[in-house]
Amino acid sequence: MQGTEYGDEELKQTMARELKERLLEAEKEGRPLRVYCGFDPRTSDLHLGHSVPMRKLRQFQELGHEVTFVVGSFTSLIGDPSDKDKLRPRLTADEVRHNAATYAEQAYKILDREKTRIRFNSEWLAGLSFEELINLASNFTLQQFITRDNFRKRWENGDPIYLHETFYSIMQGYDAHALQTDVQVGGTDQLFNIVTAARKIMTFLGDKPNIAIILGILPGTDGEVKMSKSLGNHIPLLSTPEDMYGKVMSVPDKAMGAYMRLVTRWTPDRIAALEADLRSGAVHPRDAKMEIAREIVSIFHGEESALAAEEAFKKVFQQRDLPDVMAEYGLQPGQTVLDVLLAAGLVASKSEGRRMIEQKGVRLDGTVLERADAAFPHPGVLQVGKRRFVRVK
RNA sequence: GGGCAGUUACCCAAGUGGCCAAAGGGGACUGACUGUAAAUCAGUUGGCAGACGCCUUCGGAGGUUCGAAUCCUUCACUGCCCA
Repeated sequence: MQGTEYGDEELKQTMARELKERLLEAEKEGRPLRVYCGFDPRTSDLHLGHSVPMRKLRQFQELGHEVTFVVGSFTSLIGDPSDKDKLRPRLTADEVRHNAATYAEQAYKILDREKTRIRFNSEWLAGLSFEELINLASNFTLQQFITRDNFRKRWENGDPIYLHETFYSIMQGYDAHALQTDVQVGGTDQLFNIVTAARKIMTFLGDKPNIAIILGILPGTDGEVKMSKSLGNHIPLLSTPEDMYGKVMSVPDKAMGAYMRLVTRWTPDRIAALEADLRSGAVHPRDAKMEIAREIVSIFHGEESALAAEEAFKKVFQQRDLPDVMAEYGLQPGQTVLDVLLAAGLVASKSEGRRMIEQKGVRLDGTVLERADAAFPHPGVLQVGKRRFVRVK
């Protein structure tokens, strides 16, 4: 149960015990466990944070269990309020379809394509009647929702909490019933949805409640808060190897533990050993992080690409050399430095370009350019800041 | 349905007629230092010109005024209290 995080020892014990019982039971019945995790198709590109529950699903697959990847096509009409202190914008059906389409392909970077069932929760949620909803809803009190941290904060801040946001938990609980699952995987932000809502609804509907596997939340590249695209601290699964490697390296040291436990394929023993070496000083934190970065890139792009990305990283950032590949721009006659910066897309506006030049952030072949209005000196590698490069020809 | 308060830049938030492109904080970006880390320090953070200046922006629309984020009308949305 590496990477699990219940925030409550008793709950953890209960879940571990139930899981054991369920395993024995399933074995007796000669069937694998039915395991599922729901994903919100809010965005079309998944990031490392999404990979955490997928990794757990993959482990179940490898142990021979049956894994269902649920696309929250219906739930995303609401948007899960769990990790949010604000109302989420509702998606249109078209957006959901489009996002879901690209979703599965990315998921297969982790999951075993042959062994994964994909389901859309609109299959069973769209047909629920108002009467059924009333029955389900009667299992919950308003207080249970309001005392949840995310709702409580909004309540205290005087921010709006919409009625339909409370449906989310109920809908997710119904997913578990519809799929007759044994195990549900999710992050700590899903604690209420899984442990309270889903189990309650399953019990109410006469099922044996599913077991919650609650995983830690992966912090973003800032090392502080949950990885999310909207916060801009995410590492997309579709990043290039170089980009992914660099982004992992930019994660603060204090988050290394979380990355090792939640993203890598490493065993607990291996992680413990590396952490011990870090503590004793036998391994430099940078080298440890490079190992993590290489491992993570390997998962998504393979060993070879990961090694290449590492070489590129060393070259550009440790030796302050230039990357091998960069965008190109064809110099036009009569262009000033500023013109080229803008036309090559290195800056968003002329004002920004001037600012960059004033701040000595613009270099041509390593020489700082001081004059925005001067004619562009000569073809070469134009650099803005540390990581924006264009080869001007 | 009634009363009151509110809606400001990426986010939070100050500003109640000119000195407001709009304080402060966060974030982001640049530079120094580094391990492209963190922390720290210095700076930048609407656009066009870059010297003066001009233009767009303070929920939407309209109005008062030489002049509006600030006053008035109206519409939309939110919170609180009452029903």
